[in-house]
Amino acid sequence: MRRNTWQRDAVKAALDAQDAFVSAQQLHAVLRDDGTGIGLATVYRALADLAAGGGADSLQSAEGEALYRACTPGQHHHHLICRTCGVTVEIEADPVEQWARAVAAANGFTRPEHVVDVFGLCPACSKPAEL
Amino acid sequence: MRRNTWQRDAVKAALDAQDAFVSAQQLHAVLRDDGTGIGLATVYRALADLAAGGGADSLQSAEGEALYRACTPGQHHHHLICRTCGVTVEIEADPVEQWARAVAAANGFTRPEHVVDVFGLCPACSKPAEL
DNA sequence: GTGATGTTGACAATCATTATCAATAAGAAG
DNA sequence: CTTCTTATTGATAATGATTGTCAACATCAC
Repeated sequence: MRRNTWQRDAVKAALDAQDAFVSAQQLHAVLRDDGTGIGLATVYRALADLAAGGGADSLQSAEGEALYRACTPGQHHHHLICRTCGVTVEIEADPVEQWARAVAAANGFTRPEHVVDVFGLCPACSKPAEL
Repeated sequence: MRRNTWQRDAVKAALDAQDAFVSAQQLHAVLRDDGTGIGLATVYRALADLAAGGGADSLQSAEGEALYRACTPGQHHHHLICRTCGVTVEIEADPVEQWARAVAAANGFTRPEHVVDVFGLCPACSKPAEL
């Protein structure tokens, strides 16, 4: 039986408050700063549960760290992510879905899934580069 | 000045002999089995150099392990990867390149890059699932 | 051949993540 | 409300991939 704890709610709330992909460690630091005495292991567990339940998306940073972000559940989507500040926009990719299925089928692959993420510099982070 | 060593050549050759993404640890084990006394750190360094120089592609497995595969240099491409055996096919994705640029631009993002990989079951690995 | 220095490899160090396990608290039952 | 069962927590140890360290070594220009 799954029990509801304030820890799980706190992790969910902290994740919802972010508009960027964040690591478990970062989220733990935020929660600690908020005065909660939540444990690091608990944050990891809550994030894993959220990701498994579809309440969060996860990806691996270039450094191999796992990053999480709250996502709109039940809807397949991808992400446009700022390389500098991490701010993330959910994007639709219908053409890519079809392309992925077609390419898989053309090579005899079944049960296709795909990882599609676009990285760039968001409008705010693009400006300094112009100076 | 970059020096040529048999270790670097051995890593390159061992990677070329694979048709799937492999981890540094796996490649090190293969090289050891071949009788070479190559060190693990050296395999990591050689793979990092190859990836940086465009001679290999890398991706993170679901378990967070870094995987490498020899790739055709100088040509932008993506991968169709078997979830079960890891066998990998290089694929072209021109429609996706254009879509990625368009989506980035539509959201004000500059300098877009993208991660596009398709996972599935290769023809050989698909058969057992039919039983 | 010789010397300067890039490279190697054994091992220690790092760091994110997971396992352990006694203490705690959620929720069902009375 | 009280009690009991057991899911959950959290401090800490353990894990495991990857990177840093540094003396010994090998490559290549000369």
